Amino acid sequence: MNSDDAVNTLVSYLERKGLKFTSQRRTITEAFFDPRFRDEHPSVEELYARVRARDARIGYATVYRTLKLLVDCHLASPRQFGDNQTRYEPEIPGEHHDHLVCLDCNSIVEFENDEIEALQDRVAQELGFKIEQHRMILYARCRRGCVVPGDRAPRPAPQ
Amino acid sequence: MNSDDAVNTLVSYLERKGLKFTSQRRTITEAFFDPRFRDEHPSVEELYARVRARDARIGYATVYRTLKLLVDCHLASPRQFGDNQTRYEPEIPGEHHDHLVCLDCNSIVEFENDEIEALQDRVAQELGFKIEQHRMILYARCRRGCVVPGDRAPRPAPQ
DNA sequence: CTATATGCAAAACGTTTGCATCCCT
DNA sequence: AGGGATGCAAACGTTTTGCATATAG
Repeated sequence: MNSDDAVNTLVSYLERKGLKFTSQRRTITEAFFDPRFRDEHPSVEELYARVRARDARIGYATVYRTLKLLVDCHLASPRQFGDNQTRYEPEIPGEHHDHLVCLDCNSIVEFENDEIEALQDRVAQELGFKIEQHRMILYARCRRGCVVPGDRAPRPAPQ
Repeated sequence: MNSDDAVNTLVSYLERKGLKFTSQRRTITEAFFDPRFRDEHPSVEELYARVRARDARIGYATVYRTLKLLVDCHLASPRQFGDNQTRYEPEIPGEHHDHLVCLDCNSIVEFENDEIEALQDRVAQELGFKIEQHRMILYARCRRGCVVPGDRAPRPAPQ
């Protein structure tokens, strides 16, 4: 999803709710969907740094408040990858994937597997439940060197 | 795992590390493995309440510090179920399971599924990784009434 | 115009830490 | 006796909130 589409989605959500579209909300949304950072899962701090590079007058609280709006209109999802930071994932409405976190370089690979999802449904059904959603994170190491060679530091074992 | 076994595990860990076994550490460990709360995943606050019922002189910080020891000797694991609270799970060394969280009554059902785990390994392998561990949480609702009828309140959608 | 949004600083929240004192070993 | 453990309160990092001001609709 590019940032124009994201801004449009936000605008129509705001209209529907009787809320206002401001330059700050535009800037923050564009920073969040910046193609230069595609496939990243920024923390609030990281996003704030991007935002400040575009407009240094925007406050931290506004980033928090706007991120909450983005979550409400399904443009963002909060994630806990076990490094004691809430990270936000840019969403493409209708798509779903899970995550593999490299314990060596901290990179995050997204994947999808229908067989696993079918089994999840079956397990839940056998327990008498119907799944609404799920979270699956695989913590792993790459076989030889990292697939996504990281400039990032290795991370402690999760949780 | 009963609380005596847990205390023994802690004692030998402490000896190995040259640390001391105290009445507080015993009390907290026994409260954590209290059979009356089997299958629960207490937050620090909830565990602290159990501890206070046994010995009102024990401080909050000691519960945190002891919980860290229990994690170090694999008697406890921190978990994030999406309700903005770190919860701790009593562990049986060598066992593994995943969790299903009921969105209606907030109860947590544990399950294990080897087929899913095999698929997880395969997915990771195809991406060039080798799994060290994983986390999977299913968020679901029971078909008709809750399997574990809860005295607990419903919870907001996770994350 | 009016309701909502902003920026700032203060408050809130869960967790950790410094320190004087206590107590296992 | 001495190093580790405790309880308290203060510090901490993250997130939320109150309020005066600014601004979209």
